[in-house]
Amino acid sequence: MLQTSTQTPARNLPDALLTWYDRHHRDLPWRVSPAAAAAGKRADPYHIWLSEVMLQQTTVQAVKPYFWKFLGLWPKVTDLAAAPVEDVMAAWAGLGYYARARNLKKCAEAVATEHGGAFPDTEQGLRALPGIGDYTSAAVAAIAFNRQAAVMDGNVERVISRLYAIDAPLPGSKSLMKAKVTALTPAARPGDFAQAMMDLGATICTPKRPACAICPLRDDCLAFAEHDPERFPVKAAKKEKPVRLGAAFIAVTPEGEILLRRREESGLLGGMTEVPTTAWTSRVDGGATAAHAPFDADWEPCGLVVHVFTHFELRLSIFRAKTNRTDKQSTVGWWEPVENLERQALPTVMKKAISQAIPLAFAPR
DNA sequence: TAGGCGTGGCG
DNA sequence: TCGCCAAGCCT
Repeated sequence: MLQTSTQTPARNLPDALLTWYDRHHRDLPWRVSPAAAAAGKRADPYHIWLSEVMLQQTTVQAVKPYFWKFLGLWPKVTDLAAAPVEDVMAAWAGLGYYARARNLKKCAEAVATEHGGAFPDTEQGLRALPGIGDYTSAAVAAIAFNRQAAVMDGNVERVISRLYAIDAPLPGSKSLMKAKVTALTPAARPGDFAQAMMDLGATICTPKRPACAICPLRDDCLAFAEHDPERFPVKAAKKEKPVRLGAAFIAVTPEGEILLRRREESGLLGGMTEVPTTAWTSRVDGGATAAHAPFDADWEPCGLVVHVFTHFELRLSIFRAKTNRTDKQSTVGWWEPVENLERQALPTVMKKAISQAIPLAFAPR
């Protein structure tokens, strides 16, 4: 059947999006471009999985250097499986959400020992692995294995909520949105479709001031028709962030070593390295003093460090003392030369605390 | 199911 | 300056 030139070509929404993606996709280190994919190039499941875990609640810009570092240290998933967990934590330091690193290591071990070194190639098989939830299992299945899996992350939620003008607030409306994504996901190129939805959300359908004028889905979008796309997605009201107080103690020997210790395996900053601190409490009497130090020394106050976590704000009073090594102190943790601090699994809040006491601790050498 | 769990960039 | 929030997972 012929169409006259005045008719709009028959074109469904997934096709419109994929056509846009072919032309405007982002080039990312872990990604196979649509042209290369058409020529038969396949994404490496290890690369896709590693990038997806790093990208959980984390920006592309923050992930890129870590992605390269991990591939350099551990080129194959079996290399990562064989690595000491301390090395993995140290390499992850600064990226946040450290349970991801612990689960990354566990997942690599499971792939190596239970799956012969090859990732499961189905959504269900991937979903059973540590640190892989609804999003990541669908993403790896679609992108690395071309499975028709419905991928929904924060970007997709925004695009879908606008396309259909969904008024119900997140996270309650998630199942409704997931059903919409499932209905849209094509049998052909499901991985490109997922990446296209996310690219659209990241570059066009942005939280603020979306670029509707150049959006390939504009004609299908109810939020655009209503002239207020920023109204979506509707989200439940947030709770206020409490403040917690504490003190951190930086002990320095004449040899230039500082006292470090390891945090418990689970919970906040689990398995990461820290300087000795008091408990972080919600008391507001400002009671943090040298009396709470891990041992007696000539502690001098040297300022305050404020660090904002996801669910509370921490105000750490910093104390510093010159001291000599004794056996008693060594039961607290271990003494580490300052020039080795860069190799430790120190979360950002601890780097801030140490820098407050020793301004050049993390200076380039 | 709702809360715990990091960090850095951006408007 | 500061609130928002980014390719979520686990319990």
